[in-house]
Amino acid sequence: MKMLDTDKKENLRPDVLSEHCQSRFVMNHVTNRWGGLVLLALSEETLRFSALRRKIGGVSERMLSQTLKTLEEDGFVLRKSYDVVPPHVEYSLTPLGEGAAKHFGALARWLEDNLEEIMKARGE
Amino acid sequence: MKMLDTDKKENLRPDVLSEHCQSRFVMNHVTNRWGGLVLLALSEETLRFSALRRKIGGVSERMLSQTLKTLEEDGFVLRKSYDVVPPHVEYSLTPLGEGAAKHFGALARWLEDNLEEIMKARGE
DNA sequence: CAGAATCCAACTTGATACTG
DNA sequence: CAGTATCAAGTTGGATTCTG
Repeated sequence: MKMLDTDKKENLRPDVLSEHCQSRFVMNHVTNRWGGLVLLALSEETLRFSALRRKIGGVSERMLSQTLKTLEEDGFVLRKSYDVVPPHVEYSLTPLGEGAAKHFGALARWLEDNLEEIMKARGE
Repeated sequence: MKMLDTDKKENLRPDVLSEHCQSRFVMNHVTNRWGGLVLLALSEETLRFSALRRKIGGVSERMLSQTLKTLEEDGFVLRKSYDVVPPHVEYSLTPLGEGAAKHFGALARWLEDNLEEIMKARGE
């Protein structure tokens, strides 16, 4: 007997199109307003909080802090705190984070490279 | 004289990390809650409104309609309406949309394939 | 069938001020 | 420096109803 794609059973294969699949939960962390940009900013470069904030145009302290916490929970970002005064905290990507950043980065570069055509399609 | 990346001049190269770059504007359409999922659902398949809605778990009529309109404006989605009763409308991807879908799809597949490791990192 | 319109609830985000 | 706390404001999302 063949399994159908329409079987509601989870655990066959994750699918972001399925409402309650955990992959969509994680996808939301990567594709929300700041998640992907943080991954992008940290790819190939370890940064401190304020440097990261400067690099990502428009992000507030609150949102950056919140986004970093989420990405750290997902295992994408590594937070390294040195116990000195004044505080010194470094953020970098884990191997998992590098993987996500690679794919998000590819999407970003494609958008950047095709922006002209897209804006033309928009009639602007 | 060399141009520096830090030059505030626009039009050198689009950069999603820049606050007012239009590439970020478009990026938001692709990475908002339903944008990418619509691109994914339409890749390799033309669908009618209700079929599309069934395929994307959890999306409301309102949000689907709104998302489709945005993606159509960006030139990613093609809307084809047949003037019959009852109405018949088909949605498909433009070549531009296929490009975006390809990259978003790669990210989605990577997430799905690495979900187990991610959830392990989350301690769940 | 494919939506548009309306109303309202929930969530997100930002500004500002403050702390160890 | 690296955040947190608080509150205000904006945005998104859903349920429902309606229509050509």
